[in-house]
Amino acid sequence: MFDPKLIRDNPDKIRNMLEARDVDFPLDELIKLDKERRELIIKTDELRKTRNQISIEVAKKKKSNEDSTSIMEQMRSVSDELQRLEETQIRAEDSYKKLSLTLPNLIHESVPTGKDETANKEIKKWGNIPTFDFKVRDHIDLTQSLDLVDLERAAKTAGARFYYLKNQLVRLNQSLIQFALDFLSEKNYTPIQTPYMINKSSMEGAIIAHDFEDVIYKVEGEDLYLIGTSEHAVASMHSDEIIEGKILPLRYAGVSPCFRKEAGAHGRDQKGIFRVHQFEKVEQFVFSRPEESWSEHEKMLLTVEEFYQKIGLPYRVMLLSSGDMGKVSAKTYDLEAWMAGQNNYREIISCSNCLDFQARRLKIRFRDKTNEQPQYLHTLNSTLVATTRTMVAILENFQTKDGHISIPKVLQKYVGASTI
RNA sequence: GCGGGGGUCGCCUAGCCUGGUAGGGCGUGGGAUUGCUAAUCCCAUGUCCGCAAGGACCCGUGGGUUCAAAUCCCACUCCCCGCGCCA
Repeated sequence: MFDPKLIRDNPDKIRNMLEARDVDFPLDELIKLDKERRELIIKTDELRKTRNQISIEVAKKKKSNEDSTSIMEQMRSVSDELQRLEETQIRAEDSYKKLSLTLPNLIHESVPTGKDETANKEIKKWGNIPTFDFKVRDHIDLTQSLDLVDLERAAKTAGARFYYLKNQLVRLNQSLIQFALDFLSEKNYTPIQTPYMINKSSMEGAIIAHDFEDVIYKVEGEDLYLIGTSEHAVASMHSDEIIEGKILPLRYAGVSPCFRKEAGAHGRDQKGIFRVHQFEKVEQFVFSRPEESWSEHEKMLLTVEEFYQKIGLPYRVMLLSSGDMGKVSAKTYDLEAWMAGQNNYREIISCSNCLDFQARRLKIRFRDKTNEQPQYLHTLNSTLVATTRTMVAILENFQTKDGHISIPKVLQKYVGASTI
């Protein structure tokens, strides 16, 4: 969501963004609605002014026992008219708000313009791609032969894209969470385990409403939605708050399961645990001062890199193009880990600066002095570890000739074993 | 789930019974005055419209009654206390 003034004064800025994102949006209609809405505000305000004035008169006359029937008659007609006008004004306000909530975020100048992922830019690369003197297997194969995942029975009980984790993979999953929490705690992040369901207004604050359908599960008969990531719950956590400036940046390590419909992903990554409806994730979420958000963004990426260097997973960092980026983000880095079984880099991390986009929707502001005008802060989010995908990378890259997995050194103490 | 109490402009609080411009304190900022690590006083301190002057809105949310609602009525919601149920 934007400051209405920005849309009014710089429509070209918005227009350029829409073009870069390749999004169809009735901007002229929004501008028209804004004008209507403001005109109606002026009219109703004036009417309220007269009503307030008359009301004072009535009170005076009543006090001095004067006759007030005629003035009350006047008041009645003003009130009637006001009620009619208010209705149209509220309707205008609603349609403006509804439409403006579907407008995507602005784009940072460093973001490459392009329709899709082909325009993404590789920023850096780390690690050596492992070589094997035996036939490399993919994670599906490995998890079957080592009895680590049961997909067939999950399909029976829940459906496609669900899984039962088994044996040491359960431990590896927990170990990644634990390691990630330890890692972020050392960097003074506040660990936070969120509600797994949040209400509609919170969800709308974090993401754009019509993106719900393909991504978010709704709980039937309740005003509740399963979170797609702890980001949704952490972002809305401070909604309607004015935060003391001195405690910024606020860095949270969100832990939660994530639930995703994955509608529209038919045929892609059909098997295995790479693309699933449910997984655990440790997330970095930062509330920052506007002037610090870009440096925070870089810092978050470096934190992610350090984490994967410790595990020892080769990766590359991609800067997403305008068309490939999420609608609430102004700039996104993806970290793609090498996956030996697929002979390719695959996305495991997404690191975004949302500027004041979510903060405006959720009314999250800050100020340094209590008499200062509060201003919107910036929100940033980045995966640290989404367990299933990182496990796929570990399984495939750390496989051994005898068909087992050697566990990365930093994780061994958590798993309690050196091989699976 | 039942019964009781509560939600007021950053924080605390008055006002609600008996409808008529939401008052005070704290904190913070600015100013005034005064010889002293301070006190006292004044102003400012939510949102929206407006270039401004100014105005409107704001008492958990949404309805209703009324010329007029923080105040009366209804519904919902959240918090606190007690009881019940429960991993």
